[in-house]
Formats: sequence, C-alpha cells, structure tokens
Amino acid sequence: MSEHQEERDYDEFRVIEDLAGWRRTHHNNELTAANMDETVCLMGWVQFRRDHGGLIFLDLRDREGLTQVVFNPEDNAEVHERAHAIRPEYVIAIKGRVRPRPEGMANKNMVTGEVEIEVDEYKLLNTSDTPPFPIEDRVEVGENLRLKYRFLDLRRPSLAKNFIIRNKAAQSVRRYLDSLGFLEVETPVLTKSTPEGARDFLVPSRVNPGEFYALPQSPQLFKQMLMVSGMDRYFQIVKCFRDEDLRADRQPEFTQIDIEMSFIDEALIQDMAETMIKTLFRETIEVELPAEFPRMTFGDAMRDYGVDKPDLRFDLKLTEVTDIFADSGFKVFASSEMVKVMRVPDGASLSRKEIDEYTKFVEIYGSKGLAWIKIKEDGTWQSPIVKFFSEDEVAKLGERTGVQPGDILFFQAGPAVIANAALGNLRCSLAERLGLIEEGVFKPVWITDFPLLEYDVEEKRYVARHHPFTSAQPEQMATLASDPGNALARAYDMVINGHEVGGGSIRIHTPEQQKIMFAALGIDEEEAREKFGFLMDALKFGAPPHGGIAFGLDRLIMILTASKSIRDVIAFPKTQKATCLMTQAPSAVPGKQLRDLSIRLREKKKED
RNA sequence: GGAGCCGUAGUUAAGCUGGUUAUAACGCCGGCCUGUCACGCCGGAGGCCGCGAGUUCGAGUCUCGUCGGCUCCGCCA
Repeated sequence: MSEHQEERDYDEFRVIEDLAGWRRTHHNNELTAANMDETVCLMGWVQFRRDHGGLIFLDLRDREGLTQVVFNPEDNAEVHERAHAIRPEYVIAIKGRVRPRPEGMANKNMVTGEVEIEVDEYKLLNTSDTPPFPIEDRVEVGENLRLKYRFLDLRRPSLAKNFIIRNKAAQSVRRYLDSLGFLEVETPVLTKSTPEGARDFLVPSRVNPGEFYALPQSPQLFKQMLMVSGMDRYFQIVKCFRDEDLRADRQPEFTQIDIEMSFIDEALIQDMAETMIKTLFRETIEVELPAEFPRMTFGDAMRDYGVDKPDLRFDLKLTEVTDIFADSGFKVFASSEMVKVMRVPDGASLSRKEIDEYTKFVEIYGSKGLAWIKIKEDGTWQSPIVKFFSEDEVAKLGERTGVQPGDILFFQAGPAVIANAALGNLRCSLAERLGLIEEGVFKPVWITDFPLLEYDVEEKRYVARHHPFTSAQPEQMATLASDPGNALARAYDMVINGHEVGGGSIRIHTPEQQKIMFAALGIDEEEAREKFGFLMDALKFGAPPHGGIAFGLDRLIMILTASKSIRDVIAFPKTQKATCLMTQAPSAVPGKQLRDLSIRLREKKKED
C-alpha cells in the first residue's frame, strides 16, 4: 500500500449517455416538503459540486432554479463512483427520491431548500469545457466576454429571469389587446426607404439591380393602410430597425408594441394604453400603477424639468428667472436667452470638488459653466456671483425659488436649449447621487401638446417632431401654413421614471390636410407623390379617422427588471459599434454574392 | 464626427515616483475528506501585461498611434 495513490483519469466515467426514454418530472424550482418521498427525475446543468469523498452534493440548475441532489455510496456505490467525474456545467439527469434534509440542514436561501434528492440512477447527458467565466450572478464579467459567449451568459439566473419577465410581458399584452378585439397583423420587413427620420438599413435587390429595400424604422405607414383597409384595431409586436449610433437604451434593431385604432380620439387611445401598461405591470412584477396617469404638457415639462421625459420619482424642479436678470449688472445673465435655476434642498453641504464635477457634467451639454449659491444656516448667501446681484434681484430670486437655509441654487444661463438640457440632466444626476430615488417606485406620466414641427438649422426647414403623418390640433390646422412654428400636435408620449416608453398620435386622415403638412415640411407635390404616393391614394378612398401608439418593449422590460442596459433584455444584442461578438456579424461576403447583387465595393481611399 | 473611462493568469482585480523572478482571490488539475450548500484541508499547473512604435541603461508603469469594450455629446420622425 503506497502512501500516495496514483493520479487518476476520470474519462472512463465520462461516457455520454442517451436519454433512453427518461422524462423530466419537475423543474429545479418545484420540489418542496409537499413532494416528500416522491420518485422524481430531474435534468439540468451542474452549478456547484461539493465532493466530500463520501457524500457528493450537486446543485442542479435549469432556467427556473436550483435543487440539491445527493450521491451516497451506501445507496448506490456504482453511481456514486461515477459521480466523482462530474464537473460544473455538465448536463446530467438523475432519478431519485425526494427526502427532507436532516434537522437544521435546510437552506433558507433556496426555494427548494427544505428537500434534497437521493440519487438512485444517474445519466451523464453531456460534458462541458470549463466555462470562460463562472455562471453566477455575483461575478461581474466583462461585456466583451459575455457577448462572445452569450449562450453561457444567458444561463445566469439574473439574465434568464429577464427573459421570463419579457415573455410574461409579451403574453400579457397579447391577451389584453386580443380581449379588446385587436388583430395581430404582420407587415413587411423588406419595404421602402423612408426619407424622413433615422438612417435606414438597406437590402439590395438581386432581381432589380441597383435598387434597394429598406428595413422598417417602424410599420407606421402599413398600420395606417390597415386602418384604411377597415381592420379597425391592429397590433403587432414587431422588430424595427434604425441605423443610428447606439446607447445604453438603444439598439439598431429593437421591438415595438405597435398599435393603431380607428374612430378614436386621444382620450380613448390613452385610456386603452394606460390600462394595457397597468395590466402589464400587474401581471409581470405584481406592481399596481396609479389608477390614472397624470398629464403634463410638453411646455410644462420643459419649464419645470428641462426635458420632455421628466423623471417624477423625485421633485427637484427648475425655475426660470430670465426676467429677474433682464437688466442686471451681471452681464452674463442679462445677455442670455434664458436664465434658469434649480434649487436643491439641503444641497449646501456639497463640496467644491463635487460642484467642480457637476460643472464638468453640464459642459457635456454645451454649458459654459455652473454658477451656484449656497444658503448657509445663518441665512447668508455664499457664492462667487452674488456680489454682482442687486438687492432687488436677490430678493426676487429668494422669493421665486423659495430658497431655505441649507439649500444650494444651481444656475444655467445661455441658449434655452442648452440651459434646459444642462439643468434637466444635472437634476437626474444629482437625484441619483444624493439618493433621492427610491427603489421599486414607478412614476408614469403622459406628456401632451408637443410642437408639431421643429426648425432644422442644418436643413433650413421645418421637420416633423413626431412624424409627417401626425395631425395638428384642430385650432392650429388652419394656421399651419402661415404659422408652422407654433402648431401643436395631437401627439402624446408615455414616460415612466424618465424613460420615454411609448409615443403616438392622431394621424392625418384626409388628403387635403396631408398636403398642407407636406407643404409645411417643404415637401413639394412631386416629391410627396414619389415617396408617399400610396398614402395619398389611400387617404382618398375613405380613410377613417385613426391614430395609435407604439411602445418600446425593450425599454419597458428594462424598467420592469431594473436593468441598466438594454442589452440585458435582448437575447443577442449588439455592441456599441453595432457588431455581434458571438456571430462576428457584420462580415465581408464572397465576391460572387456581391456580383449577384450588382454591387461593387468602392476602393478605400488613402485619406479615409 | 467628438469626449471620457477601461484593457495585467481561465475570471475578477492589485501592481506606488520607471528598477531583481509580475501579486492575490476565485476557477482549473491531482490528493484527502459522509451533511455540504460560494464545503473544507494539502499540493500543482497556469502570463504576448490588447497590439505597434517611441523615450530610456531599463517600460505592465511614461508618450504617440492603433484595435476592442463601455458611458456620454451629436444623431435617434
């Protein structure tokens, strides 16, 4: 008998077996004391192995959860011997008896923690290489590795959970809309390029050399066609494609819950959409949203929050003070298009270093600086700028902001666009850093009365803020041609916690009004006919009044799952450079494929 | 198009003002272990410091470039 045994090769125990008729009886989150003494068959992946030499414990994992299984040499020596070879992520099937864990050995952290499975029979269904990263939630893994091995990343419980919720959400929406008589109708993915809006993804046509389809940015015009067709109520959970730069909440392909209804007005659509979202929250994460969502005009949102998608979970507000400083001796303020201030209660404790960081933060939005006033506990104002203010200005400022000792005021002066963006985003950043946002709180709000058009400086014309098929409000339809800048749209966005989750409008449904709209956008009749001829035709043949809304499903799931990135709610997402690290898409294609499509690649210029 | 952060064993990180053989934890491999549950104990293997130039007697460390990931601005009807 040698003191040290020879090193062992376990490969003889790693023979892969066939299921041979075995049937799984339960998922790994199901078994509790209620199943005591049942004979069960479980299958899944090995999460952890705790090999005591004698007893071997395995945590068996599937989509739903974990169950502890025990190999005991006294129960079945041959099975126990083979179990030494099991490693993490091996796929196994076991048959055994459900039994209680010994006194005091229950694991309260596991749903199945009261029981364990005493293994009688065991099959190795597949082995696994050691995974490139552990399949666990508590380990933070680099995004590049996660995306390359996405199929392993998706095994992690926290990510798998997101897709269970996503499925519940999609089913909830389908049930709800079906119950109201909506028809799910599919629309083309190979369609026509839409000139307004985002960049299109193009698909070359082999049979029509030199011509291209575009992938839809949304099924907007098709759903309007379906209303003209008399479909009455349409919906679709549908992929949309926009070739723009990515963000934490933006992917080049994303999913919309697309909805359109005939014979309706804003209130009907909003009621329907509100109930849908309330039902969705209830049926996915068991949260009751407010019975009625508050409404806020675009103008009020910009005035009080600086953005058109206010986060109402905390109540910091902006105050405009342009008028107070109109004739001020402080020329920076007096000469600015807009002077706005945000009062932060108890903000006087912020350090110079922190204020410097916020100054850098607002510079991102084009701000030239961040002026501030601290109100000390004795009521005196501490600030690099207050010495330039008159007594009257100080008094008015105090009165309008309602400032209290211990507060800080942050100022932005400059173009309205920059002042609003800087303070509006600073507001959210501050709330997060100061811990003003309570977890698990959801604050929905409707934003209404958007401007119909926006002036595009680069194109030197008005462009549609929503899209060119949005109706103006009745009072402004008549003046649209003469006063396009002041027209309000029959459009509405749903915002939850500062995220725009949905938006829609009442559409134009007569050719006359559509012509006025195109004219306001600088689209002449010839161009309109070429690009939107089918729409103009359709509107001539008895288009009913109609309108709709579209929700970003991915963003909704982000909110439901508290995900920081849209990638965590999309099974196979793309990187910020719009590549897929798993498939290596996009990639070069063989020359023959290009020739079939009548495409020749341009030589890369040296200066490129 | 632009700004910022990051890139060191399989993974997550440390590595100071440039200085001997690049650390740790987890994981991996082997041994021991019958109540563990992120088991424990003993031993072992494992590195193109993203890549390329440059500065220097000497670069993981400094500079420039480049590739990749992330966050943001522009863009996203």
